[in-house]
Amino acid sequence: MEFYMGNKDQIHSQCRQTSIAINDALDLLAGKWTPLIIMALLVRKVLCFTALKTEIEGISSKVLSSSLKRLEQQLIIERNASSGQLGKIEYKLTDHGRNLEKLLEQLSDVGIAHRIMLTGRNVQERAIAEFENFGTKHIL
Amino acid sequence: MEFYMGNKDQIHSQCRQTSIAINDALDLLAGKWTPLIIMALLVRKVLCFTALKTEIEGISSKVLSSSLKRLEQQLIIERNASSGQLGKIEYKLTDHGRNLEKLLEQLSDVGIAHRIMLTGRNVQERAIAEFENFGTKHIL
DNA sequence: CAGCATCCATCGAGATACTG
DNA sequence: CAGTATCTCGATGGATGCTG
Repeated sequence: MEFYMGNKDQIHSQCRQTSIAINDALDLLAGKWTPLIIMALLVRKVLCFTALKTEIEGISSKVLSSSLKRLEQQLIIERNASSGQLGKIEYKLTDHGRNLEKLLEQLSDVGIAHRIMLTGRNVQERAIAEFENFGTKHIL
Repeated sequence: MEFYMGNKDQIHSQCRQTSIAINDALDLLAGKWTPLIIMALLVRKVLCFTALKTEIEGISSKVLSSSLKRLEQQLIIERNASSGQLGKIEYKLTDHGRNLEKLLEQLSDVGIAHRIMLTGRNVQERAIAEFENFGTKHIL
């Protein structure tokens, strides 16, 4: 990796661009429900507001609404009035948004590897235990 | 990708494990300064507290301290009393921590791609503009 | 040197209720 | 249906000062 660009300056000067880029990327996935929203749209392709809210159990209208607004600004999703019913808004990923799939995959891989390393247990049993817990850090 | 595991259930049931894993991974990088700390240790290999604080301009003792504690718990870094001076603590990445390099690279790639797409401008000039701005969302 | 203690400001998110 | 409006709460991070 070429984080390293010299020897005299501080890290955040050397790696300025890398650092900014990383924060940009993390920003795309910021928000507790964002990865799940993206995953939902990766799987279902097109969903409208209520459908999304139903898919993603636990999310509030407010949070869903603002998350979608955010993702739209970032050009990750598209918002379109349904050609069918009036007053229905359809959401789907843009091409750019679909590019996040690889990133989500790698994040998933890292997360799995990390959990195995930390616990020794495998993910399946651990995930379920976690799910029963709820309410701590890892809500989903 | 095999997010998809059926058709009847909600996304967060279907993708439960994936979703948890992604949140685990994002958790590793959580905290405003965490990626930078990891990058600093990727580049410098071994650093003690004050050296880190100097490298990462702007971070406070409190935040650095708690970030390091967190990373240590997650087995991303190791904390060792310096063999040289007394009272000096050395920090370095574990093997596991070093594995995050690939993830950081991909995040960086995604961030760069995203910024190019959003702005049309290239990252270099944009990064600098951002840096001069400060204080908004993308601090570094 | 390597932190910890305190206080404070901000912000994301949950709960609840309401609307064009 | 697709949101908006409030209010509250907890976690994060900044500022400052102190210590073994």
